[in-house]
Amino acid sequence: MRVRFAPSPTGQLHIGGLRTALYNFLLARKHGGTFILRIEDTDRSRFVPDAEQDIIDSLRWAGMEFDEGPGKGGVHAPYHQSERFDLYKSAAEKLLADGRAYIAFDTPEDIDALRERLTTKENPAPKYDLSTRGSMTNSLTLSEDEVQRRLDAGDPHVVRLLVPEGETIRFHDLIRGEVAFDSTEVDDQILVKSDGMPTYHLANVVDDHAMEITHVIRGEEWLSSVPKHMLLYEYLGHKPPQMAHLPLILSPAGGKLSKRSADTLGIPLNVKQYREAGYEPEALVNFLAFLGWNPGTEQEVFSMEELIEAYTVQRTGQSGVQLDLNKLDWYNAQFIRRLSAKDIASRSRDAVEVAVGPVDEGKLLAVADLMRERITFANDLADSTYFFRGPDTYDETGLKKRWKEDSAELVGLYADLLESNASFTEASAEAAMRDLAETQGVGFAQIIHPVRLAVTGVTIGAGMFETLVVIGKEECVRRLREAAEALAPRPQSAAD
RNA sequence: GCCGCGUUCGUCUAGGGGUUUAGGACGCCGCCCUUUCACGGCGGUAACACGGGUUCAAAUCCCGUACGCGGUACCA
Repeated sequence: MRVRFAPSPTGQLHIGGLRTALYNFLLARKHGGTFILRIEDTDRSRFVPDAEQDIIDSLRWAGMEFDEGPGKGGVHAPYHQSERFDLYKSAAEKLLADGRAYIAFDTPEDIDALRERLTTKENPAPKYDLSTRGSMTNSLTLSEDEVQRRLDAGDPHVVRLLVPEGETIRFHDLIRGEVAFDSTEVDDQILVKSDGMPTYHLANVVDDHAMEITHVIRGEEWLSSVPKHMLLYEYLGHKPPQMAHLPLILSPAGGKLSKRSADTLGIPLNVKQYREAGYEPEALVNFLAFLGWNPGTEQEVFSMEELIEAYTVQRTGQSGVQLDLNKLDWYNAQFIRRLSAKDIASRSRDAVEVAVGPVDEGKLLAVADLMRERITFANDLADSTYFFRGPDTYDETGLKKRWKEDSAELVGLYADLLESNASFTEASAEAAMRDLAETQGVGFAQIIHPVRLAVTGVTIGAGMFETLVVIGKEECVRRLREAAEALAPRPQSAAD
């Protein structure tokens, strides 16, 4: 089994592309096959220099190492279509020689004119096909001499596929079953552009055969092109690979997921954006795998190894799927919990240091351990700045609700108790507070909430005593006293 | 317009003639746990697009309609 991911380097890899790559990768790994990366750079006008590196980086980040491709080589190198020109040229020559393709001299303006002439309400998109080719300037309508003369003169020209009339083209799609098209509906696809480069259709068919691709898994946007490809396989004398056309990823609003719609909705589109937003690659992979596929069991969280084990093309859905970032976030939280404190620390360090400056590794590790189950992103650790420095302000709503007349005094007393607490463990810190509640004759809650506010500035967080221990005794005592001072009730007259 | 592909809770989906009072997950709501917020546990909300047919029986098969998506480029 040999499969390929064949993106065009026209921009950053988007998540739809990553999902296509993933399904190819899973299938290859599951069957001990080969996963190939092929760069389809035949459109020079849309070429983006950094795109290829972004594709490679994104695949690597996601944990999908390819077996053959740019920078890696392989038995069918090179893997850039721009370097495989001769292959397409000889394929086009064979097609021409066999009468399966023809040369057309029509300029883009000629074709525009054709469209303009024929466009009606009933036919808004006229085609260059068997109904119109006879009225155009091509080797079907020109004499042999005239064609040769123009060729010798260097007239710009393209090569078009000579699509037969009235043939039913059938093929089996692994996801959709039997699909049939009438060849009359197919246009005379340009195979070689006037700059000499092949179009996707020719290059793709030639390369899939040359690289011995056995399974083509790609987006549904290609389904309508399959008849052209089947014709090319037949005319070139090649056996077509197995086909599987994936449902498209739709925007959360239901429409198509375009750059524009993504911007409007404020959702990331490119893999790089997800990466920068702090998503874990394992989470994105798991999420993407389930966007249009499911294992048929109730297991939701899968490692790459488990996905490889469970994946089958047949269990892929057939209808478009909407992106649900809520679920992605949930997956991310799932993977964060499975990470070691060390991994969380290393993934959050930059964000934390941006927020509070240089932090001690041991401290960060302790914070990661304590907060693991309450965060969605590793970077969320940066929100709890109180682990690393005292609060600048105290949460107002919390103060209103929890800070009473006697709070400053109780917090001060608790500071004294902690200061003389030699061991300062979670247990001793808690015991001290319970003793204080008893000797002062107040409820436990009357102390713990003000203490939390005094030490962290907020009302939410991990267990109080675990938090105190992570922050450290001296610092806790200092913050408690500072809060007791700042928030002490003052006589009305002395105020202001 | 034409061609192709689709259509089960808001979303991702299971289910492919009787096993279904249509199952799971995310989200949302409630309860429990609890010093708070989470986590976790328990419970709840919520779907077979519509119309015909086939059949003893249809979410499941067939036809039609509606709607959505894709294609209809010298882009991929």
